[in-house]
Amino acid sequence: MNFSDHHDNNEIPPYLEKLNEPQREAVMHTEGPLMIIAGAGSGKTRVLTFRIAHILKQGFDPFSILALTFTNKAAREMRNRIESLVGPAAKSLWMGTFHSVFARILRQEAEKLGYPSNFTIYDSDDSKSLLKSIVKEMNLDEKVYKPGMLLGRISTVKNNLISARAYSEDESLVNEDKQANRGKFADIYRQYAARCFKSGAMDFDDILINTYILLDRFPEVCHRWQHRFRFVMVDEYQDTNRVQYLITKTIAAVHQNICVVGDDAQSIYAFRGANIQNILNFNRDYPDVKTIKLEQNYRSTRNIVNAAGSVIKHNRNQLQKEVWTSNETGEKIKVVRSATDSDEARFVAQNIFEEKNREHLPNKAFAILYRTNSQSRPFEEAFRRMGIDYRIYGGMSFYQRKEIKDLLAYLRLTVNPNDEEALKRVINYPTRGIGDTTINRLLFLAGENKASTWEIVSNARQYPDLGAGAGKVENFAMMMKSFMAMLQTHNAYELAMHIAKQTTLLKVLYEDKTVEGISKYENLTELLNAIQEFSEDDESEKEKSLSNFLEEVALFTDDQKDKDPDRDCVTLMTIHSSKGLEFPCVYIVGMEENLFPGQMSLTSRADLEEERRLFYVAITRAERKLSLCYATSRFRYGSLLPCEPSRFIDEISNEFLDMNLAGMKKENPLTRFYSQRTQQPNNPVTRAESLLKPNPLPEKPVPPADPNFEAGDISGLKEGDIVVHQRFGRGKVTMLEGDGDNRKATIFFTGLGEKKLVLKFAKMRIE
DNA sequence: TACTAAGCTCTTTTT
DNA sequence: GAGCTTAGTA
Repeated sequence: MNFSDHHDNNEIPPYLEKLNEPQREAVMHTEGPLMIIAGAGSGKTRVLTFRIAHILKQGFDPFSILALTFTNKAAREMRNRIESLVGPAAKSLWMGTFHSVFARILRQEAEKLGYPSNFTIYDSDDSKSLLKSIVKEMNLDEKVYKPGMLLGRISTVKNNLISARAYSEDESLVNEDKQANRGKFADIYRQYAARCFKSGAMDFDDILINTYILLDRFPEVCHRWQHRFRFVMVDEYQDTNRVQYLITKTIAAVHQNICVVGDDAQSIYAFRGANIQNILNFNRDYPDVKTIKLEQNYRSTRNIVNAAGSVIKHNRNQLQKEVWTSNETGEKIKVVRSATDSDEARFVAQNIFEEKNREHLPNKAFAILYRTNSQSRPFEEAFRRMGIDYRIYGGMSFYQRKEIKDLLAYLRLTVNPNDEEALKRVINYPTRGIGDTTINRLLFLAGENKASTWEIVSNARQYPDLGAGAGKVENFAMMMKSFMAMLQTHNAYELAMHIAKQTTLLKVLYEDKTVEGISKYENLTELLNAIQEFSEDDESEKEKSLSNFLEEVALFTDDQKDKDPDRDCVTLMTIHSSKGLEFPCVYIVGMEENLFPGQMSLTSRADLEEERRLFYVAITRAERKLSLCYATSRFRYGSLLPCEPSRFIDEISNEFLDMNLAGMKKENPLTRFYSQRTQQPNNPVTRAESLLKPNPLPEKPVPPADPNFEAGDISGLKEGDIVVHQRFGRGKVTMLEGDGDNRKATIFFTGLGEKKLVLKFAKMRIE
């Protein structure tokens, strides 16, 4: 090892002069455990990248540094920034998401655990589909054992390192399941684990737990990795779960050079097992830990920083810290009310258009953040109409599309014939006369003979039970075998192209001239191009096998295979995926009770606190301008539902908001805005609405609320009633269905131009 | 076995 | 509203 560059600790190297005191301290503290509590916008990524560069400058080998992140986006960004600091050495760093780094390790060691080295990675769709067939095979009630719920629970259990066997032997867990009316869960879990293993497949959680098992059971392997990684760094440490915590602890056990960076106030992944205690209790594992707090925010105006602080202080469970900024005070936060979700979208598009012109800003200065992916739709429409370029992150990713998954399934099956989910997907697609009956027989035979389904398929002739189906199955098997033979002789692209043609996948879509068909054909071509790029990429040091491509795809849900990363467009994304990003102007939309905070999150205080941290994350994305938008009614469940403003708006201290609300907090928020509008014609709420021309909803005097008719209650309605709705005016009830929570009223509103609406809740009175 | 129409359920966030 | 499952028909 080369220490020639090594300098005295008291001397500050010139390249670190740009950092502030605590940042520099964090960068230079490279020996021994270190915890960096980094408030939002405090230059966390900067510290991490400089720290890695600093270690490299001291002469350490890039291979000795392990840097773990949660998202591909974060990993990519960090790699780019390090590359600009230290050059090509950045390529050799072990840096990536937990899943991608550990999958890479597992590829080398999988056989020790009984997996093939070309193991498949099951994404959650594969996992759910497998669970579904297990439930079916076990003849259980599919309403009780829903795949999503099962996978969620399996994931939680796995992340706490409880194996299927340990689970069924744990009486308290099994009893708990009985109480909760899912007594068969242990059996399903067992079956699920066995089937994954038999298919040579790991799900997302297996990648983590198998890494842990590998390190735990094979001391010589553990020893090797422990010594290899002299420096371990974990970004977003507040989001680690138990296995991730154990793995990093194990790997860092020899050198003890572990550096974790996080912000408990930004922990937003508890729903998938993140354990905030990992960061809260870090000093228990490392009593001699050095703790550094980065509290100065460089990103946002003082108003935004303080508003965020006023929100997060409602949470009880957190580390003490005081985020501050020396930036200018800046504008107050706007609160914008719209009539419907589409009005909200039109307002935002219009507002962006105006701000752009007034302040000469590019499109990419703007971001729209929402709670759920489904909220993006009205914005797409509004931006298209305004001619503003936009880009939606997340949602249905390219690799989740049906046509893409179909071809990928063929590729997966070629690489790993035991991959049962892939087999089930393609055995009769395109249709080749192998129907449900035959498939079920195949699966049954596989279970009976303790063989993989592929073994049955490839020897179909030997099973008379298959009857007439045998010939068709045999043809399919022969085709697959011909693909497998090509693995040795052809590169990934040639093979994929051959498969796409041979299976007629490409041809079927080419002949489909519907809009969807054309787009599917284009998608498939794009996938083929991506494979071609992958197999011809000289830059990458990675092995260019098909198997590697499939792994990349499985772990790269992040999408954005950006053809043009510099495109100037407005960003639309969920708050979750906005973590780590920043924008001059941010619109947080859908600020409504039951949407944000969502109804699912309101069962416990912990959930509400996580939701509040999410709001904190959203606010702190904004550099200069922040608007909080909500609608008074919104399309959901296929009908228009009235909405109330989110409690989170009320949790921001008034002094940071651009509206005169002094002394009005206790009022019903709806009444508040109606009365405000008449009194103050220039308040931001009214301004927002005046921009929306034409406003589809007629301005009408608001009838006084009937004290006998509670908001959200339509129980008193009868068919034929004439009602006056707070927003939609007069209407006639034409149909009533269901009881209790399922009660629905269909009402014709004359005020909406004879429009029919199905309402589940309504604020209105009977005339 | 394959296709179509009607019915049902689900709506959080990501590797 | 969308996506998926079931029932019914060719």
